[in-house]
Amino acid sequence: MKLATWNVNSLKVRLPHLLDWLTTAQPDVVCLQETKLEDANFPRAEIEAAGWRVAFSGQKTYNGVAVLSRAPLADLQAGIPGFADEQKRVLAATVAGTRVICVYIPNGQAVDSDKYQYKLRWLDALIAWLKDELTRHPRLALLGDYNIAPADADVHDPAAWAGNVLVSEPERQRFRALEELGLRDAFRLFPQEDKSYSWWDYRQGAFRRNLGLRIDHILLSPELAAGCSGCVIDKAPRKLERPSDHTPVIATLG
DNA sequence: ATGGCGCGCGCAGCGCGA
Repeated sequence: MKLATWNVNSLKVRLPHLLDWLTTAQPDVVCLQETKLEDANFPRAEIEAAGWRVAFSGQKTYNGVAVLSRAPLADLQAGIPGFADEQKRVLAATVAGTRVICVYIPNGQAVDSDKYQYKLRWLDALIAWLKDELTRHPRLALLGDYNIAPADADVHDPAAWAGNVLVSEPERQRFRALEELGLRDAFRLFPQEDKSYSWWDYRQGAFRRNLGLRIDHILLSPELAAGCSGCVIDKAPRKLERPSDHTPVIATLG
């Protein structure tokens, strides 16, 4: 089974890329972030016509998450239970006995901003929920745009980024707290090329120059990590006309 | 040189992302 995550930066604009990529990459479950669509406008018919089950939780202009699956989706949960949040950033579903949690973690904007404090509170709520969720679901995967580069190896210029949002120590401490729940960074279970990233700024030819960050992740519970046979970043969609600034990440189970 | 690109909204130019 192939699990994937992709921040599409507007599903309306990226739907043709998504449909092509589903055909070529052949994932079984896909978590999408930044759909930027109200549920009434979600392109359900087009995606179902391609043979997918789909669940979504969206809003106008910002945020928005969705889960696509070849197999039926059960036990849908939008948002973090008990954490009041108008922003549509979480959607969980059970697929073939695996709990799949799609997250669009807040960006934080700047470390001295209210949005950064929101990001840290949000992460604390996520960690508390997952600690509980893991007791019910030993087969659990947390996929999404984390907006955290967990280590300097995930940053093209660590000195320039030092202390900035996405790399700051409090954010990395939360990432480690997720790992301390037993979750494993699927990408780092395997040898990888140096300077592997999942996001590049649209400006200044950043993709061509590989000035990127690795901020999109797949974390796996111990049981899933034990059966994981590979994890790759798929740069192909980033090379197309009008790409998302993020690339898909794919983990293979079994 | 604090913008540079791309998106949504909506019809000009701003907020936001990372």
